[in-house]
Amino acid sequence: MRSRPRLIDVARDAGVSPATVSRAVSQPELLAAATLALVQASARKLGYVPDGAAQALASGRTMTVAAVMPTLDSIIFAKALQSMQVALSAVGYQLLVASHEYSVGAEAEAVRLLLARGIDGLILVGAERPEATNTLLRQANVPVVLTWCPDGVNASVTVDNALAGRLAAEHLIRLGHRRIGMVCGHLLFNDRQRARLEGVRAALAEAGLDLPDWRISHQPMTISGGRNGCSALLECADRPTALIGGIDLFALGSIAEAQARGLCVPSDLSVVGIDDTEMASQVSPSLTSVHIPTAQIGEMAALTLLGRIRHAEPPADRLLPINLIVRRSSTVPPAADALQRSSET
Amino acid sequence: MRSRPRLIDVARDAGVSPATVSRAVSQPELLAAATLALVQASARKLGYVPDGAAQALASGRTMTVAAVMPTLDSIIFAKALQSMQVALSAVGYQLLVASHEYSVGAEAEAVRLLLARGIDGLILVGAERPEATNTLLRQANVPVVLTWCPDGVNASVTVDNALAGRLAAEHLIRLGHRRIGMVCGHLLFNDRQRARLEGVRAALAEAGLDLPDWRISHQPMTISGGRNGCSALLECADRPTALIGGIDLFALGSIAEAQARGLCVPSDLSVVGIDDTEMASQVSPSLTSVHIPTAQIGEMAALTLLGRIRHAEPPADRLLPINLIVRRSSTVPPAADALQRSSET
DNA sequence: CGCATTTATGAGAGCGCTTTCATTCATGCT
DNA sequence: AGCATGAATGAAAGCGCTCTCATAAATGCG
Repeated sequence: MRSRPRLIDVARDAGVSPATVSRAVSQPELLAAATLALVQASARKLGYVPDGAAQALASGRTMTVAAVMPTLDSIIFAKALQSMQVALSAVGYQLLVASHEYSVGAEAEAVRLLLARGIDGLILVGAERPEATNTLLRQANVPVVLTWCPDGVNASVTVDNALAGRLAAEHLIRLGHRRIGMVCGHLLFNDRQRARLEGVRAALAEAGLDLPDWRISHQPMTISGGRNGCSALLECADRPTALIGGIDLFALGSIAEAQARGLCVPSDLSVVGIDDTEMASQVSPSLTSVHIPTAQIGEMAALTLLGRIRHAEPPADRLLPINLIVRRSSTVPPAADALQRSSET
Repeated sequence: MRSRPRLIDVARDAGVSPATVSRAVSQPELLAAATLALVQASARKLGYVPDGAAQALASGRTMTVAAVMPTLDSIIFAKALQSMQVALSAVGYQLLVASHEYSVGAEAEAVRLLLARGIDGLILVGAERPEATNTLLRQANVPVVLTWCPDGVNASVTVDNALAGRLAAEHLIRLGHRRIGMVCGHLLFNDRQRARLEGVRAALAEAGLDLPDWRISHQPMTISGGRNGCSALLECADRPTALIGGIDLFALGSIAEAQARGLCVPSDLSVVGIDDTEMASQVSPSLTSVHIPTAQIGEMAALTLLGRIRHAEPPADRLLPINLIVRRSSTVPPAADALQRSSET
């Protein structure tokens, strides 16, 4: 029993040169129809499968791109990954994944390994990274597409995270809330959360409100994080009448925590999320949230990257629209608070 | 400005042979300490990064494994993927991902592409696939690890899905429920759901109960699927007093739907899930669910695969334990039903 | 009908690394 | 001291494919 047949075996069988077989595989349009059919018949007969490593070495193309995400098991990134994968596999590209758990060093290391292994393009999340990593990327001369945040150098597919925060805050302000808290992810190596927080802060400032540190709770990005954050914010004096979750998970956790404490959402506490994941519309009360087109980010990132790889398109930034989806978790502040507020003024 | 330095450049710079540089990279223990240091210095100086494609071609090892999942954006598979990735990257392996959206053909195609691209090992979900795919796998002679369901041929890291269904059902039976419905994913190319359903059916049968088709609602695997399934089951005459979700998402959707209809969970309707995802413990009421060690499946699958790749370990099956986590969403059936039930008897 | 094109195929030199085999010393043993 | 061993390195033959260049055949045109 022989090992896997190689290109030359097919060539021999079909009575053509290796070059012809190679063309049959990668540029069939160059061959006469008859020759092509002949080669394909031999290939099928022998069960020929081209060797990817050899193709990669000889052609310089690996037909593989990589995505380095903070984590793979977040609904958001998983969804983006899924749409990337679909877009890529549709044109024969493979997707390599890595995660860094919000560690700058881990990201740099992942990028290094990926570049060594050989990739045709790279998708990263966020714009914040040490200059060393950027240098590495530049030297490797590999097309890069950034997602969620632009950096002005690489191509990017983003949303305006500050606007997301702003939309959430403005909605609450418009409803009459004046004490608004925020449950927010750690800001280290997370420019998305930082931008959202700044958007909230800016909107509040414009309304003459402020967002003191003690009304911001930084939490790990899980539902429990949301619960704990809500818990912390509700326990301080002068408790907020509304909460913004830096991600839906926080908002969902906050609703759960508020309910567990016997508070009614939204009448006792309004909650607004950012992301608009599937859960948002399904929980009770349904969650008001800023819709972020996550899947579209993934797909567009993949397509943009393919454009850069295959047609050498120059870097370009695409900003996807976002919008507030008002549901049941937000309403006017409690009457007691309205009174208290007016007496304060 | 030169292009990336190659191995031979380092050899020249260090005044050694290419073979020595190669050893410095892949088998440093073979070199004299002094030589190694010399080579490493040159490599660092020149910024040498080995070419993965060339390494792969020359050595036959790609340092890459692939995972083909039904979808990447399910919490379950995303979590498994995450733990695989961590386990793999710890030993320098890269993870390639593909998804097939529960299409047999798509899986076969993904496997074909992956094998062509060159991988050292493969992780698949479930045991059900056409013989053609298995043949392909056998010919490629690549180590395979199955997850969630064993097939008796390949190595596997699994849980007893039938037992999961059984645990859920027995819990409800023990509480006194006699009309138990199930929201279940499509069974086509999904042996996990099939096994869970069979487990439920078997447990009911042993209790002298049956599970007529009209008490099973097959739904797409989303929360809305859960809502719709619940909706369908509640609308038939002789409505069930308890529902089992083939995945937590269904159970979660069922709770939402029941609540939206003004039913109280668990007093009007008990709901049990399978998977025990993070949401289960956080929703209100918290969800009784059969815990499946998803992350562990991923990690063990990766480790098992590595064992097969690096130490040529023979296929082995590992069955991970599961257990029912009782929370607030399940209780005894409504009193009215108990009466009605006894009058029926 | 002859020449300039175009189209289809072949020849062959790599792509950058690994790895066997051979070679050279240094070492241990009797 | 003399020989068998083992350790450290080098030489060189690929790994399986791609792609440029050259050639041969087919086509178009005046």
